[in-house]
Amino acid sequence: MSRACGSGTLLGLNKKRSARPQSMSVRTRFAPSPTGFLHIGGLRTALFCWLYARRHGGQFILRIEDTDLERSTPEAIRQILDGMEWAGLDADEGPFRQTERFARYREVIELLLAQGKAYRCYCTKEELDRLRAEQMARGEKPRYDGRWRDRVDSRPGVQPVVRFKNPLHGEVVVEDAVHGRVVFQNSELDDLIISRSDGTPTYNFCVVVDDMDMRITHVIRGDDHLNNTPRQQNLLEALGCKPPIYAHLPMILGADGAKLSKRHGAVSVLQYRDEGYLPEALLNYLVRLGWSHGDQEFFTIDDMVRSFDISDVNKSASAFNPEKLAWLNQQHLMRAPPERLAEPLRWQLERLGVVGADEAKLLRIIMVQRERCKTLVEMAAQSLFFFSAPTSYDEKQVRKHVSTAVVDILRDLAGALERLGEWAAPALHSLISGAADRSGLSLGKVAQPVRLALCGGTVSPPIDATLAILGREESVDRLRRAVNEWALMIPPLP
RNA sequence: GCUCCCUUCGUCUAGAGGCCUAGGACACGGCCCUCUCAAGGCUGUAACACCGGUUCGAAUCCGGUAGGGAGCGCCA
Repeated sequence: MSRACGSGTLLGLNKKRSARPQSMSVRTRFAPSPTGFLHIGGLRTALFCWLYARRHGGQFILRIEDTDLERSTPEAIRQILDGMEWAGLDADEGPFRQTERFARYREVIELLLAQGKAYRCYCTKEELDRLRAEQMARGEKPRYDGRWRDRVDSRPGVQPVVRFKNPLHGEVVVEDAVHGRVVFQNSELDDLIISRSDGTPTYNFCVVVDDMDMRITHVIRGDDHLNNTPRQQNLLEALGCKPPIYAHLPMILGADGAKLSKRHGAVSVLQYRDEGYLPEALLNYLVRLGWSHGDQEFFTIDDMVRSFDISDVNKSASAFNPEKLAWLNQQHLMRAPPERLAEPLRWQLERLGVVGADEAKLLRIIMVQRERCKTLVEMAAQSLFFFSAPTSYDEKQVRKHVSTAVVDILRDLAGALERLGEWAAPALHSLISGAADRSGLSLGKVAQPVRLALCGGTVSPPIDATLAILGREESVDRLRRAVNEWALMIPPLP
């Protein structure tokens, strides 16, 4: 079993003067616990780990921290894996599961015990609860007082836990790549439990053993872990290992500035897929939360990999802003190769009941719709009329745009369209504007009723483009059907 | 309560002592373009938490205050 671990080149401590890719191979890891779905906070952490590894040609490792047997679920694991896959954050190693490594943890615990670096504690939970309550009452920081630290006896009938002998004096210095130097006093730390009374290892311990065994060089995680870091560093030291480089990322808050919770926008990342967001747009949005690269707002995945640097990460928490996400999604829709959008659009259309749309038609729709939609859900909904004729017409708009004169124009137009030579946007445009001119009407006065006839409403891509995609037969058909219906509705002029 | 962290427009951010009359982006308003809706262009409103100090000069450095957050589990 390898004992090697990351050598601690301190990087990123000097802003704008960060280390170039170092000779040792960068290894990062994302280590979610499967007690719930993967939400944007987790995704952002995963993204930064992934980007850092990719940027430096290193490895990105996925590890499932499922030591909490009570709360971990297979569905959550599935869900996390699906989310990562959708986002395109591919792991070079893993997913590893901590439950598969219990023998290894046991081995390290025995080692620490044998070396006198850990000890058995026979306190009961009740005893510890009492201790905590007393300390709180006295206004002290609640912590274990080390009462079994130097005892060699045992207490019959009590299954002991194993605690790590944290140094009593001195300080622990965390050299954090985003926060800089953070100093903790050992006197503030207590002897943490590394093995429960049922023999299972605990989180802080497993993390350390795993990061050591997996030779993780950069631990990039949420800054809610900053307070755990000194303990982990002490543990690592007791194991004869130099600490990795730590980078603690600021939290992401809900849109209201409050902590992300189930009630405040903490939804599965897969929900963004369902709502019609592109993963690259979500990632683009997320990468700009707590990180920036000058004034650049739009990043492709490649742009991110090229530009990402831990030393540009900032320290303060940021609020999630759905409007900006929507804007970025539209930017990505507008700039992506149309082929990129075909499958996700098809999927959204299918959810609305449109089956078997052909690829070429989808691409044409994408070209005319992408700059008028924030999401693929919107694009699909606004493109339904390309697949089925309107079943009704917006009544208010009909009253506004349709008159007997207009009905006559549309009737003529239907005939002209039938005879038109080349069925393409430029020819369609001149045909319609010609018809408008001859009637002394503006283009809009003709285009709007045509739109109403084709789509049922007054919002669509440019009328020539809409006709072009709909095709001659379908267009003429819809126009005639509308003309017939409207001719009955409108009373003839006296 | 104790320890640690954070603080520039409503939001995301630029800014590493003079380039700052504080820049960009989202959102919001106005104008332009225009067959609808958009997209796009131009433009407007809007911020250095506060108080001291260092300095010829501070958003930037130092100290304090206030506010916010995290951690203090046989959770992760």
